[in-house]
Amino acid sequence: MLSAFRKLPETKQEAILSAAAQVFALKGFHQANVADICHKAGISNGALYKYFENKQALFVGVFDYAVQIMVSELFQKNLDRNASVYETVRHIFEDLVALAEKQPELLMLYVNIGSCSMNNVAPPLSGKIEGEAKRFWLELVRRGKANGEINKELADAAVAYFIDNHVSLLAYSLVSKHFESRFMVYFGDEIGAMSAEAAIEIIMQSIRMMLE
Amino acid sequence: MLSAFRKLPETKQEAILSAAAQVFALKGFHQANVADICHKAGISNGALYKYFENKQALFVGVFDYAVQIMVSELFQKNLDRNASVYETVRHIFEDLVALAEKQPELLMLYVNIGSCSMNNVAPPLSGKIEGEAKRFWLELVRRGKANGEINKELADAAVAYFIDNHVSLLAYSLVSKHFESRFMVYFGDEIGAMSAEAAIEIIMQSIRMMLE
Amino acid sequence: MLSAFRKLPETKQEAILSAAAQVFALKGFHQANVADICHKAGISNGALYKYFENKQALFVGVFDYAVQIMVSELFQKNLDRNASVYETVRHIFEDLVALAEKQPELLMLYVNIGSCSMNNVAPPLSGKIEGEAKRFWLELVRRGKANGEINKELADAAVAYFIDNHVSLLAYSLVSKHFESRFMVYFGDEIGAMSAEAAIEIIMQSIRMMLE
Amino acid sequence: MLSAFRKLPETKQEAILSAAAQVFALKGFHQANVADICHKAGISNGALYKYFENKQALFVGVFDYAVQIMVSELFQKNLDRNASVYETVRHIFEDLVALAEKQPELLMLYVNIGSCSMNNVAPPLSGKIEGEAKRFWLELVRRGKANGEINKELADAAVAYFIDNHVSLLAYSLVSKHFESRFMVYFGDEIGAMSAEAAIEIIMQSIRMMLE
DNA sequence: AATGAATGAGTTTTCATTCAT
DNA sequence: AATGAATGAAAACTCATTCAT
Repeated sequence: MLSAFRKLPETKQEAILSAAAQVFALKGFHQANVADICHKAGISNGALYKYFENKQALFVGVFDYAVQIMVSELFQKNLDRNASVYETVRHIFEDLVALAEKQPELLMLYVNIGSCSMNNVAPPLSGKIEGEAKRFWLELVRRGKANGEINKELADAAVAYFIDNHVSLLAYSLVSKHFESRFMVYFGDEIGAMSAEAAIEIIMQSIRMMLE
Repeated sequence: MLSAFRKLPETKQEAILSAAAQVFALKGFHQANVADICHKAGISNGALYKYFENKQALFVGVFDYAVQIMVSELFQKNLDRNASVYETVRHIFEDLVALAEKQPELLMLYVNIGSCSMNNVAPPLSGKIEGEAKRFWLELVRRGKANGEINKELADAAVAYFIDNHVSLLAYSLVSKHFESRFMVYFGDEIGAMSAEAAIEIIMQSIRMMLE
Repeated sequence: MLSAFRKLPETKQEAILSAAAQVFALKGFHQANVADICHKAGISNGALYKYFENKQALFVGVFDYAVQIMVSELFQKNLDRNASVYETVRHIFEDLVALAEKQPELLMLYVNIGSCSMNNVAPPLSGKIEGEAKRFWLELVRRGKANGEINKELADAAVAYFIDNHVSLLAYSLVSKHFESRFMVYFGDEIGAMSAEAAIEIIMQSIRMMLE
Repeated sequence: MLSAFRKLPETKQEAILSAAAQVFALKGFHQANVADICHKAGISNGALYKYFENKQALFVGVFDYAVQIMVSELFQKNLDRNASVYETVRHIFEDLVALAEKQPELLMLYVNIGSCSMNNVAPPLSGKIEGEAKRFWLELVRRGKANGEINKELADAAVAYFIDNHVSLLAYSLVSKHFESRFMVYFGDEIGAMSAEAAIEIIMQSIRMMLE
């Protein structure tokens, strides 16, 4: 079943996953329309069902695709840098902003699984990305403690979780209207419209305070 | 239209809103079944459409109801206390946990509007609760600065936003499986299952560090 | 579910069951089109699913309806007659022919469950009608033995089964083209077209020979 | 078109016809899945349509194949025997039982065309096998009358039809669940489960009574 | 000759909403 | 005011058949 999909030319795989990601991101799983996705992807309805058993399997495939890109664009890209913890985190924030501009649908998929209406499907999906994130943060925390950037008395997992929370928060802020309008409630007076740079600055401040 | 609803006996209004809250919370807006809600509420399908113009209007009504209870149970209840900032925040956390046990559907509704699939309806709903929250936190921050509990150099809005983030985070952790499983990725080894107390402790720690 | 159906005015129940019987009879279960049935019955697609859980449940309902009419038109109608066995059987044959003219779809439904493609649903359906038939035939056989019409050495069940076979055979001959053309292979030369009367005569002969 | 099929190696022809016979028998014409058949036969979907114009043509081909085997295994095999009518019939019954064990799908195909949902395709198919059967029975009846085994006053065609009915009945009983459960309604008390031997005995009895 | 990926019309089933009673 | 039966459009999924390779 999935093997049929893997045999397709990369560009077609891309087209399908990207189309599906956009529709799922925008409409959510249930409201997403399979025919819509097929049309956007330029394939027939029947073809899709040769590649994925059903809508749910397609969703899982799309989520895997999103996770893979997110991990690559956020973590792997920032893995080897000899940068300080703050610099690394800031780079990731910047990459996140770039990703939110280029492929917001990927972040939206991630945000959507936080909804309680996804409670029955979320856990395995969550695991896929959070496992990768944790590994990255823990390594960074170790480096930060070695550098003296991070207070050695703080528990590693707690710091990793704390950073992850802030990255998540930024991701949510970048693509969820609820988070955007929540941000504006607090900073709308000072800042005309929510800018990613402003959000980053505010979140970086939180982190700096916490870790020193 | 809505006036017809307001004329109903309070218990019936309650029954309808509570039934709808549960179904919307569990299934999400699109997957929620109107007939299901009516059945749970003990009214006829037709009756519902005398009280609310359509499913969407019902959802808004239900969200208002949820906001009202959340504001009352979390903020108004903790308004007059002469307690310290930390104590107040902790009390709110405890009340949040209690609410998550008694009426998890209310928090779930709140969590669900964070999803990007709700982007087109979220902003007015977000405003309703976040406005109340902001007012409360700003007052608390002023008190904290007066007390010397909060560093006076920090911007009020930033601190308020920071606290609100953590309260939201706890709310998400309590009802969203994604957040629960994310929490477990980080603390699953130390803590057998996610306990509200553990979550509170970890979050309180973040706040204390930040504010001093 | 079914109670909703039973609450309908009799004429509407009739319209639905009759429409469904015709379509199922003509096309078979799988090829029968639910929308077709609804259209023929003068109801909406949605309505049907208020009365029957799904296509299969509708089929069972229709089969029950067919059995009820068949039992009533063939057996109950010929129950009290003080007639001889032969006369009774002949009457049943004649009623069968009349039924095949008025509502051939009922006999067709019965014939269709004999197909191996119905093997997984047939047994419970078979039981419904064959149980009634057996009871009737056994009573008739007892009467026949008392009358001296039936050889007392023959086993009751065997005779009942034998008669039932011939009634079934006539039913099949009246509505199945395979059975009709099979009949014509044997008697096409003598008889221009298959006539019910001719079929009855030939089958009656078999029975008479057997029983004496 | 069909010539392409005939040019295939015998084993491949066999594989295709046998696979198709099994699927058509089990599922019925409409529910049978062409891709399934191809897979079972070890050929590609496209290949099938080189050999047969469409599903219907394949079905006809398969039915011919089934008829050919049935005629050979039941009639030709019992043609030259110098046996009595009863013995011949009994042998045919036994061969039928053997066939039902080795290739039940062939009998099932035969049984399935009795269904009214096959009314539009049945007649030409019926003719193919019933013509052969008639010829065989008429010859047997002539022999039986010459032997004195069969009452000379009985019409040849009627006797032939009568015997054919019973052979059909046995075939139906062996592969159709409806007929099996119908048999059990009558004899379930005496006989634990339906055995082919018991069925033969009961049917033979009918025939003997009839013909003497 | 053979493949098997692709098509797209067709099917069952659901459900927000209406309206006669 | 309240009911709940009825609607019918929409949506996921299937499959016989075709055709480029």
